[in-house]
Amino acid sequence: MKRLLIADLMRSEGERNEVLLQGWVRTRRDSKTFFFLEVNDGSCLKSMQVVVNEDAEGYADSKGVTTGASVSVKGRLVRSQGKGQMWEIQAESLELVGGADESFPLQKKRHSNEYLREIAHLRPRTNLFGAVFRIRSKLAFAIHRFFNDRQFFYVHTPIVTASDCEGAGELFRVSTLDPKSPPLTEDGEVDFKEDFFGRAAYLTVSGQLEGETYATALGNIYTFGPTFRAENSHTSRHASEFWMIEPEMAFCDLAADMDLAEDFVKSVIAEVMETCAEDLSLFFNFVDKELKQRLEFVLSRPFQRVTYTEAVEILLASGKTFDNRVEWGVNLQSEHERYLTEEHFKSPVTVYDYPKNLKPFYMRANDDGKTVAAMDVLVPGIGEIVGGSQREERLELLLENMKAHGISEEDYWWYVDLRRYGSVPHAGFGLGFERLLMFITGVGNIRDVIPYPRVPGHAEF
RNA sequence: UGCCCUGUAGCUCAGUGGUAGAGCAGGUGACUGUUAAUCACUUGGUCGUUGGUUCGAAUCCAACCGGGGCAGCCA
Repeated sequence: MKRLLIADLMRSEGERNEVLLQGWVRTRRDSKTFFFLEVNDGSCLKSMQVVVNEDAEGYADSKGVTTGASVSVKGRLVRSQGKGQMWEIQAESLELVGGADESFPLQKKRHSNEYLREIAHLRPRTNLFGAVFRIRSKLAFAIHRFFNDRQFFYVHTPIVTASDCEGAGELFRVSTLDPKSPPLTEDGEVDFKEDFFGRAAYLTVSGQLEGETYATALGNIYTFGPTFRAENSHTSRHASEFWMIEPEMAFCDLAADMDLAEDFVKSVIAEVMETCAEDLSLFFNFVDKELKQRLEFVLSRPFQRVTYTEAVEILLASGKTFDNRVEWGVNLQSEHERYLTEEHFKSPVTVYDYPKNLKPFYMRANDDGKTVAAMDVLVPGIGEIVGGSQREERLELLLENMKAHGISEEDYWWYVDLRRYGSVPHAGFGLGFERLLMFITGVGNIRDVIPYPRVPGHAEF
């Protein structure tokens, strides 16, 4: 008999015999001569009610069938006599596969997310985390579909890298040197020439620079993989290991880049709303009452687009007093971003043309001499979700910028080469996968949308 | 890295200077097509740790260790 999934059984059109259900017991309700089991197999939010009568095989030894145990049930799928579910399984036989004693930590009640983080290996067995991680999977798939449909190629940029994509944050070093007695140079410094890769190596903070090399060959590409930042950040929106999506397009300017970012965000949200309707309903009902409305609103309206200069003017004209002073030439702070998305526009906002001095060396200089062709997409509740730019494709200007930022030309010779041979205008952006998932689910902490989150001081499991 | 909050039963929390509590979970029993089942009974605690103040500390103070939030850095 082949195992059937609850997701499929729930869509049955009629009763059926010879059903094999295998999963984990969520709860058990006993009567004198029979009992009910709520069995979840992870295939969907819903659990299947199983009715075990005293004549079912295995009824006598069913004492160990308790919350958390795994079971294998053979029986018939029948219309339920009770309210609350259309289908249930009338067990013909029940087998305890793996028991769970009274120390099983998940109870038939709500647990705090903080507690569940301590048992991250068991939390996917809860409704909330099961839903988060099914949606995470569907969202990843939607992202690949989005790019594939538009003829972007998926490029696997390296995880171990020697370049640091200046401006993207602190790096984790990758080394096999003995920390107790590393080889030293004549100056007494650690000699990384002796290290595994013959040079200093790090975990990537961005695949962008390598992505540009493939965009200027294959046309439109994207990367989608893990990135690592050794920043000592303690917020609900930062993790040391997270996944990032980075499209890069040749023959593309900032306007088209912003169009793509908006199209991307809307398309994948729309797909998830369609394919994960049941799981999303849990977030709509129990996590954030305004979530549904917010997502529908995002889909139905164009993102607001303002230049950095206009954004500053809006903030100055708001009459609000901010903790951080608003002034042209300084970064927009969280409170400013929040005002723009949550109060002024009440929708996602794309801010572009940022002051040159705030941004890294690779962004393209605008003609005004003061700004660069950079853009950020800000969303209510989360802040920055996308950061992108048109890249500087003019050799002289790029070299000038590198000098100004103290970046050595020798280290980036290959990156500069793109401007020497067949240089083209090109643009791209980076989007935090987890932040998008937070926005879609309304989950407020990045540690609850990554299976095993890594943040400063924590790498359990 | 800075600022703030917090730590009491397996979980969620009350107790704010005078002999440790509730709900849920767990256990036992009853009962019923139940569904966060219900009803009765019941087990369960070095009050994060160490030190201090006090006749007396879960309660006040300090340090340390956990957990959380906000800000900066960014995605």
